[in-house]
Amino acid sequence: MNINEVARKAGLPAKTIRYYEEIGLIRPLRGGNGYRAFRDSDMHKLSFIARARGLGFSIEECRKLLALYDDKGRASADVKALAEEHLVQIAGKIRELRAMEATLQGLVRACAGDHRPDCPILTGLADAGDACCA
Amino acid sequence: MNINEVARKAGLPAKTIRYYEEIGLIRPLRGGNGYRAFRDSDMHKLSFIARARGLGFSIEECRKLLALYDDKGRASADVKALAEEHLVQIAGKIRELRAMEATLQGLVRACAGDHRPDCPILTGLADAGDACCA
DNA sequence: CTTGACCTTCCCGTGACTGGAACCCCTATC
DNA sequence: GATAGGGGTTCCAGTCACGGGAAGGTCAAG
Repeated sequence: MNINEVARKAGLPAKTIRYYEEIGLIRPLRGGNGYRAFRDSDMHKLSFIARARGLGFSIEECRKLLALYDDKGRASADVKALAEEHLVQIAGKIRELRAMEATLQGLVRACAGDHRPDCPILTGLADAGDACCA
Repeated sequence: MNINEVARKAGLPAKTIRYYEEIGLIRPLRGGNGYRAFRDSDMHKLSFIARARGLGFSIEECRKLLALYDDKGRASADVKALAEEHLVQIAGKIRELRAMEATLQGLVRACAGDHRPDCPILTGLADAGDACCA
């Protein structure tokens, strides 16, 4: 398979696939013309990576997951530990975003939103009011 | 005021303040020795930026907010529109993260997490199972 | 033989900084 | 006067995960 076919099937841009090869996530073969020749196993790895990225795993986490995927003697506990650590990260980001959202909603509610210049949003940002930062 | 004093008061690293000057967010004066000389107004702007960044506004959004802050004839509606647009972005990110979290929690729950190699997390990532991506 | 689609590498740009090197300035002490 | 230290300055490179685009090789069809 050539790169664009793989890209379509995996749902990734060709550029991204070249990048993944460059950083050693995948190692496709090469044809005599210099074109990358993707095997089914490369395809599967790319789909795997695409889904892991879709769940928010970083490239380095994907690398670890791929290593476990390839290691037939792995312990599922190791995979679960990685996933649970990532869940903690996700939960932390959600908490941060919800705090931002709450603060900003408070400011927006207080703002008339008309033609006048008085704006509680700006004064809230300027004065370090009690309604501030996460 | 010199840069480190301002940095301490605004709760920003000195490096960040130099960066903000470089991109034109602030324009502190210069003393005869080449040192930056921050006025109170620079201080206020930096605190303003720090809080806006803490609420997740991008640098370019901060630039717009600062312009409105400086414009005594602004309409609060303009500020409110910016804030509401940002709230939409935040809500979108929260939704994405919650979807990731839900999917990953489902996989983690299904995983025994013992010494055996069988792992629903890995097969879930590999097989594009029905329990997948946001 | 040419056209056009595909492939290749290479290099620069993104956002918002962070780290480090190399160097100037100011004060205090010996 | 020399020196030590704790400021400050600039510039360069790196981060993360790619994306854009140029310059050029390859392939199948007409």
